[in-house]
Amino acid sequence: MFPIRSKEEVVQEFRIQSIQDATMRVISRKGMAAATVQEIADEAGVAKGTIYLYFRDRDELIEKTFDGAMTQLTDRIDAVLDQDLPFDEKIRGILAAKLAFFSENREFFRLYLTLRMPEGPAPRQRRQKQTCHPQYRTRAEKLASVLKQAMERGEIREMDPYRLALFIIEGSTAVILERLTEDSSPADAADAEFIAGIVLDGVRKRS
Amino acid sequence: MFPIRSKEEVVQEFRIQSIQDATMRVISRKGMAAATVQEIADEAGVAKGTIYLYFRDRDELIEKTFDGAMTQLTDRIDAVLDQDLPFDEKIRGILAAKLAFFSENREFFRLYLTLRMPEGPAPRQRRQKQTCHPQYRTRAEKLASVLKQAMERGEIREMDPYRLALFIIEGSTAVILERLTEDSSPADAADAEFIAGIVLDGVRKRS
DNA sequence: TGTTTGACTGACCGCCCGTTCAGTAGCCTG
DNA sequence: CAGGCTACTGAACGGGCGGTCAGTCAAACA
Repeated sequence: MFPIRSKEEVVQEFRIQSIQDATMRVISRKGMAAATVQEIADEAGVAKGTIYLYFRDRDELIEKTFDGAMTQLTDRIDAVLDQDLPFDEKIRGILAAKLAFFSENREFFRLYLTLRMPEGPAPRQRRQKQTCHPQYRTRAEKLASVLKQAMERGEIREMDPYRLALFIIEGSTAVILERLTEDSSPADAADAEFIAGIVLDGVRKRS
Repeated sequence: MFPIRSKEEVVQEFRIQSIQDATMRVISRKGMAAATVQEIADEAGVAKGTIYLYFRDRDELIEKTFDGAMTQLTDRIDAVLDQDLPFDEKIRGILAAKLAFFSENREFFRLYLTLRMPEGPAPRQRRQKQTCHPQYRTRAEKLASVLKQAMERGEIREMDPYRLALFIIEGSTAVILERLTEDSSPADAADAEFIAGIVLDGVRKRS
């Protein structure tokens, strides 16, 4: 079979990937605001100008980098949702997928913390949306719909599913943050079970 | 009784308060990064230079503003913790206090979202702490200790109390964010009950 | 081997924003 | 009312960073 991509395209894709990887490393180290284009270029081993051959400006670089990683996360979670599992297992699966993803992509976590929410890259644009990043919101809505179905089936109590989804997502993000900053042991199934336990059964002692 | 503060001190305190209030309003409107000293000065109705009579630099202005509001929040929560209440009521009380506080101090919420966490104002300083803001951490630890006591008394299941505390705090923050951005109705006891319900009893149907 | 091409470079530009400080105006004091 | 003192002002400064573009050079080509 013919190679689908020409040599040039492969090289180009490699460049783009290196630059995006460098972007994540620098942001992970310095934080979003302190990450300069110069330092990203150095980290990627290219000149500053090169970055502007592949990205319109700093904003586009960061947005594309973020979207790329977010899509991977979304795909993994969707893979769980597409399976035909009982409600409990879906929740466990989603949590496990998220934990595993951030465990493997620590560099991305900082960027995720900064961009999922309103505050975000507002400075440059006119009017920022009051809402969060599209992919974040979509994810919350998907989780909300799983919760809603469970409510309709009578498996869980009736309550606002979207708020419950946000509660679960942000609560688990906090646990991941703690996990990632405290030590280097990978977040494993035990953490997913910890969070699932709180949500599914609460903390009250079974009597 | 003599006035404890001289007239000058009162005037000075008033200035400081106006500037800090303006700071919160501007950050609430534009976000941390886009909030310039000039705009804060305009909002407060003083010249840019005046701000530097009361604060060393922009960092100190923001830090003092943040700390002031954080202390109020901390005090309210401590007031709940100091009461001799059953575990359930303490949790409910803490959540209600937090909800009420942010409902009354919407302007502060953006600042809170930005500064409680690592990312924070790192750019300027050499090595930022890997941990969160001191008052945030203290609050998490206090909640953790309440949870720990409840575990020791056998009221709730055994698990890592600090992580559970973080889960509750961030989960509830997410719900508050949703509440504050979606409409203008004040977050009331129903929201506190919503969150308390998830934590205390989980979402599973009682059977 | 001479020529062309375009990916890559990095010095430079201009803007923005935090910070400064000489100047001003209002107020107390004698 | 003169003189000085202090709180306040805002134009100007300087540093930093995103973005540009004239120049370089290695590879492809003839």
